[in-house]
Amino acid sequence: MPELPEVEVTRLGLAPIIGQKIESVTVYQNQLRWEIPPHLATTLTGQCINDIQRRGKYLLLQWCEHNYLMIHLGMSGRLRLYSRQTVPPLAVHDHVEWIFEHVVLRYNDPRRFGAVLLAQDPLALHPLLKTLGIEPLSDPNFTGDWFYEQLKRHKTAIKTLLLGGKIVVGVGNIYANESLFRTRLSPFTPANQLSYAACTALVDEIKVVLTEAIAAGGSSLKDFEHSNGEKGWFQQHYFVYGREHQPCRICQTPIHMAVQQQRATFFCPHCQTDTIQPSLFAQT
DNA sequence: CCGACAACCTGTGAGC
DNA sequence: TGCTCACAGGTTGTCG
Repeated sequence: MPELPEVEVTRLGLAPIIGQKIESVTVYQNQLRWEIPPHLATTLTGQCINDIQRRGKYLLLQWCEHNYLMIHLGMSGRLRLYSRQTVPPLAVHDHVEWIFEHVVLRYNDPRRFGAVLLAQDPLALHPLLKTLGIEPLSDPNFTGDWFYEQLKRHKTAIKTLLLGGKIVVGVGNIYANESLFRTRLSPFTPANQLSYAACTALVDEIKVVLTEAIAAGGSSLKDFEHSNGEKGWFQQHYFVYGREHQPCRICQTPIHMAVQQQRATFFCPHCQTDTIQPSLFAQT
């Protein structure tokens, strides 16, 4: 379920547990990306969740001062919240369950690429967090100026760099494809060849795409539907993602698909070239 | 340090 | 109907 918007929507949805005491914790499957700490249940039982933060795609549930329950959804993880009066039977791939005073929280993850760990302050020094790039929506330093300076040091294709998360976090495969299309940038352009103008435009589009997706409820899920059964933002607003062979919504040219770093890249060969929008690229 | 690649694991859909 | 294969939202670790 995992690009930044989905994680942020999950974070917002967990608000009901803030202030509630954890009555019990059960781990049904401890083999996730990393083994769940054996003392997770005894450590958390009786504690109260004070706050829920997000760093990149990591959720940080603060209990006690300076202590956190760190959750990553990986490729297929989900957190579901139930009223204690209406808890359904345990489902396949429900790996962890937290029973609060009034609600029950379950972590479900078919592919088990996610993680449930414990962390302490200072979070910035945590091994999994210290290498993360800048926050695209909340860090005021994420500007065209800053981005341009960062990209100068890398000759990797811009799409690969976006996905890497070392420069900017939260931009997964879907939103990397979409933000590059909206900026009319080829995903294959070496990062250090992006002009200042292109960097500024890309920063703006990343912010817009992520913000729109959060507002739409974080719908980059194949199975996402609104409660009324209508298809979500996923199907209706994607310009390129998953649209190989279908006409570009701007110029009708069939969308192409290629593979970069073992990930599918979708692009319009007409709109996303440096010959169409030369002003967006550096002279060299 | 940078960049390319394999790996982790299960479900789903396409093709035969 | 049932089998096999390719592919899927992410990130780390290893190697050159």
